[in-house]
Amino acid sequence: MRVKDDIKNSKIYQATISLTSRVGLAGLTMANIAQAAGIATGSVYTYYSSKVVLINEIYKQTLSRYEERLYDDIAFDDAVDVNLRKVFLNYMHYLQAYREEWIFQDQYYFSPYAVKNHDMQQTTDAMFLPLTQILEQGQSIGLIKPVPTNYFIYLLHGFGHEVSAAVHMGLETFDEILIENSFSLYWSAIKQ
Amino acid sequence: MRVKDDIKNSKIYQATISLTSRVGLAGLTMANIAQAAGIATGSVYTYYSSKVVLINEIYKQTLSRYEERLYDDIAFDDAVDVNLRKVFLNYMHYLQAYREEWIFQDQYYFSPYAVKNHDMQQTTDAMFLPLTQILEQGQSIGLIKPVPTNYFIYLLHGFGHEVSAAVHMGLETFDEILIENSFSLYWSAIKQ
Amino acid sequence: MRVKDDIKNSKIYQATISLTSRVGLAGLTMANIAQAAGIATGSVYTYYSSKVVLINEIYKQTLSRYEERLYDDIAFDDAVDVNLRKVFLNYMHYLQAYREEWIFQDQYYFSPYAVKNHDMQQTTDAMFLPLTQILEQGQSIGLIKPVPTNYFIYLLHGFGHEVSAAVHMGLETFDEILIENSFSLYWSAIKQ
Amino acid sequence: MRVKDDIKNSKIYQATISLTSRVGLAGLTMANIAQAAGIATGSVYTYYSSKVVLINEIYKQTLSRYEERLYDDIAFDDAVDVNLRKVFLNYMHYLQAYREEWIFQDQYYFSPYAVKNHDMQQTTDAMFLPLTQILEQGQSIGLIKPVPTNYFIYLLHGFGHEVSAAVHMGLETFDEILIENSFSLYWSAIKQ
DNA sequence: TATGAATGAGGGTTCATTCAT
DNA sequence: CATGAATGAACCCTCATTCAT
Repeated sequence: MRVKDDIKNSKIYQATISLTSRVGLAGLTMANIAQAAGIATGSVYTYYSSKVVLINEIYKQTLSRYEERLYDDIAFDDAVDVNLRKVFLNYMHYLQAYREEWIFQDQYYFSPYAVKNHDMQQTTDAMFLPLTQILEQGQSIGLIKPVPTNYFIYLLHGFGHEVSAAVHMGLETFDEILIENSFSLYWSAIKQ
Repeated sequence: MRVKDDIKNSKIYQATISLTSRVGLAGLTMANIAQAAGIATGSVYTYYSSKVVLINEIYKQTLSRYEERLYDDIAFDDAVDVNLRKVFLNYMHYLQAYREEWIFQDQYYFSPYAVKNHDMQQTTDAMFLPLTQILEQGQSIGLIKPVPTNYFIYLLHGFGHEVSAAVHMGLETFDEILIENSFSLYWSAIKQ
Repeated sequence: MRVKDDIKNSKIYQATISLTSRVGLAGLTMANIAQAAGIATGSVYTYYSSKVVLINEIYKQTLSRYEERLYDDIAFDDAVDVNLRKVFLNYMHYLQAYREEWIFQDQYYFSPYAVKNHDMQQTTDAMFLPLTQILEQGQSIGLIKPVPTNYFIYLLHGFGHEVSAAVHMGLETFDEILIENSFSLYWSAIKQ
Repeated sequence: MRVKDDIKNSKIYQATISLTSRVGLAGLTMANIAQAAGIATGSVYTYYSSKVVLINEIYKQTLSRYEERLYDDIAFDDAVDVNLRKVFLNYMHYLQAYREEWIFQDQYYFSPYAVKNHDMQQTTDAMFLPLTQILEQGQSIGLIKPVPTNYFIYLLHGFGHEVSAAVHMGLETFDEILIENSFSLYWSAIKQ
């Protein structure tokens, strides 16, 4: 039973994320989700007790996947520039592969479903702690500009999203060159 | 006879933008809008024939205000670095003052209301043409890196949004220092 | 002022009748009526205090016109068969010229606006009294079948409506032949 | 799972017909229908996707029942006068038993819901084809007047409705005598 | 008096949720 | 446990009526 359940749960997740990326939370209905997941409307309630719960659970799941990806293959005793490049690449790849997740998060953030509590903020902070540590390490050896590390995170985030959006709008092609050009600009911005 | 009222129209605009920034398009109802605008539900239909029309009209209005602001006080025969700084500052100020507009646009983009046609893309392209020209001018005099100007626009956009978001989350204070630090990083990224 | 008022009143009457014949009472709105009458919505209320009053007033007006027409040019001391033919012709011409009135009456009768009181029934009875007298006169001289005169009225009514409807549907042409054929059948039915 | 219910469908049909006969299409609401059918408002939409669809579907259903009844128990190789009497009786009984259906049809015809297309006309034509054939057969053997058969149909229709209306208004009693008197007049009209 | 914008109750419809099968 | 019909609150929208101009 467990395996079967997990498969359905996963289908609901995918259906929700995918639908939201196409029609926003404003166009999301339980019937839609069920249909896209290939199950009956009522069955969704076996997995999530309500729409609010469903959306919040799925939001949390997206956060988990996010963190997992961001620090993939990072060895914290590697050189700062190596790690930064890796995090940047990880982020770009995450945005490319999980764009729907990002759209979902974005839609969620300003929706009536969002639980605007401190937990969430703390989760986000925690998520960027490793990156902050890498950046501070870079500052301590004079490799990176001595401005608050937050700026570098804003830059990473914002730039990444925009490039990713451009790719998904068909304005750019997601390839080696794109990533190298992007990282090159990023590095120009933060390096001492 | 009572005359159709620009003030009421403006209140509907404000109410829509403001509500969307708080509860997203998913939480937006005609009754909400009317109440926030201080008029009767039915009166909204004197100004906009349906919810779809209302949302699309208001979306267009936000685009107009956006463009207007972006090139405020720009003299195109000024020096490239002067103009770039001005555009950057304009953008930061726009995001600060019109954050709700930006949230509305963001919510709109992935909603069932979005008209995904070429007109919209063309409008956006046209909006960035002046900035592109400034950047190309900078490249022609060897002041700016010879990479496609799109990258610089992604950087401006993304960075701006993230900094602005941080301000509105209370993580940063919107002041001279913030803007100078931000522009400084931006300039490091794009300058030759 | 009186003349002007009467003109507007008449326009409201025509608009109401005409609209009802096209879209039924279910499709009738005060705004429609006003527009078709070439006046402002609010102005209708100068002449009729509410929609219910308007519809009932206009219903009564249709009844008056009806009676007026039915006995047009009848001399009650003429021969029975002459008078019957005249009433028949009058009725056919009334239905032809005032078909919209008839549709209005028909729609009214089963609508929530209908005042189902005895007054109406009495009015209708009174309307047919002269015809009944003609028919009874015919029976007394052995010209007409000795069945209750009601039957002859049902026959006149029903047949007339159907022929008229056929004309308006384009199935028949309203001319001498049609009327003669029709009356001929009617006369076959009632004559001794 | 609960299964779509023919009984509920039938209740919706009855509720719609019955309500329309009392308050017209102008007084018909989906909430009314649901209440009269003993189900929830939303449930009506499980069976009919909109009010327009509901009204049109039910209109078609009334036509089917109509035809079915009109030729009940007719053997087309019986004598013309026998068949004519039967059709007449069938029609009178139909009008008596299904008066609400007739009112519904009447209200429908001039409503904004009516689909005024050729299909409808063709359906009606087809419905009267058998009767026309009986009448023509009667003409060919010199039993019936050589006037276009349409007239006899107008007469049947119109007379029937008026007599039926009189019954329902309490002016006549629906019994053997009424029917015999009526048919007798009808036969006088059409016989050679 | 004439106008048509303003009002808000009420209608058509959707959809989260429940529940019989 | 899965299904999808049933429910009814809440949505979008209409329209009779009012009222400022």
